[in-house]
Amino acid sequence: MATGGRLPGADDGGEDRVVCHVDMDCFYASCERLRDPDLRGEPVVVGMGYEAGEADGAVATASYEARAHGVESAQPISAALAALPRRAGDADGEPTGYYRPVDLDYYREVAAEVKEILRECAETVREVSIDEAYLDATERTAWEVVDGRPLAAGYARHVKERIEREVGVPASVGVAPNMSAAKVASDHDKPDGLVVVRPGEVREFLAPLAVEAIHGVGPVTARELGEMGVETAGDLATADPSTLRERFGARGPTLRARARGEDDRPVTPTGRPKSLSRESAFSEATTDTERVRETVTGLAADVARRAEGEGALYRTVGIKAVTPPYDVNTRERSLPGPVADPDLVREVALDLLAEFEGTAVRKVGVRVSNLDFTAADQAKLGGWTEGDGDGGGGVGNEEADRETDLSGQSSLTDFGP
DNA sequence: TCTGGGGTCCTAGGACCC
DNA sequence: TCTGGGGTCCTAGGACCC
Repeated sequence: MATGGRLPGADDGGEDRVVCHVDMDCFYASCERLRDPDLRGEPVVVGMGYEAGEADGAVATASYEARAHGVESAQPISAALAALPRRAGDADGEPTGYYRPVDLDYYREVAAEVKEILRECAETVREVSIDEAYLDATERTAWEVVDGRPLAAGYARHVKERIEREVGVPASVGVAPNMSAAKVASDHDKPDGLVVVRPGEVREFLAPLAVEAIHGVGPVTARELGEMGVETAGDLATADPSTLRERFGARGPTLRARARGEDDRPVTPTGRPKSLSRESAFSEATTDTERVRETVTGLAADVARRAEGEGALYRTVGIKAVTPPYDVNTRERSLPGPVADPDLVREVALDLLAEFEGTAVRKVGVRVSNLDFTAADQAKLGGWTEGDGDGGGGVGNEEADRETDLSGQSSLTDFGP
């Protein structure tokens, strides 16, 4: 373990890491406020599939002011409007809010500024989503208490304040000796939270919280645990491991460990995606085969274009068809080898879709998986040039090498993430 | 809660191989 | 020939996360 970047006296024996979880508060709404300061302090609703002045779509993010009026994430915009009418001109009388359509490109610009700061603050940064990241700050700070507080607390405050000062959006930050606890800590005092959980205190910090607070416990698991009489993280921490394994498989013991404050997953940098997908819902279920096929055709083209943009080859093409009331059906087909072929994505997707012809569908999706970034990696290393005189055919040649195990073995398999 | 879009990981059965 | 055990891949579904 290198100790070069650590503060004097930071040696804690190498046992306790300092893991920081940074979670941007209602990020999309905060971004909208960043470019339109009139929205500060006001209820803001950001809708996807929503266009200015209309009522279609669903709530992507609502500011805390909007939530106070009953607006919830994933709610239809029509329902949000019923709870909180759109602001029109002078806002006297009933409470009203600002509605904005999602502008992902802009949010990504803001997120890039935040992530730049995070990368300056820690050696290892794992970006979980556009608005969330884990930092391993073990090399930058320590749990040592100075002037009555852990150095790690000052470090976390520094990170949080840099984001607010330099980018202008609020964040909640949690610090703890592992990822799971740091996540719960950042959630604990949102928005604008800063929660520090020291190594010896994780279990008692978690104990009184509802099981849902543990990352990985969703509604289904929470209900099943409830039936077993397990309601708090403290209950889960002492539940019988073999019973948990029987009911929940491998997840059982994992969740129990997290409830006990144990999580030895290292913070690893964000890797390559495992799949790419696009999906689209119809305003109501439809049996119009042509319409569904057109939608899938468009989604297939989008997915193929994104894969190309990421330098990803794919070996599996799949579709999703959601049928009423809300049955999720998936079908997929693997190809002999990785390809980058938009026509093939469309053909396979439409072929898989044929099974649902005549069935009402409310949503469809297209996905590529079994991704292969070898070509992109090689290109970054200067590109391969050996005998690749036939343009796009190079991809196929590489595949042939791998399939037949003739020559590609080391060069094509040793470049894992 | 009557449900948007983009992901991850796990499970389980069957095929196929040795 | 009706019998092992182990491993990997493929597919479909489910739970969860943001």
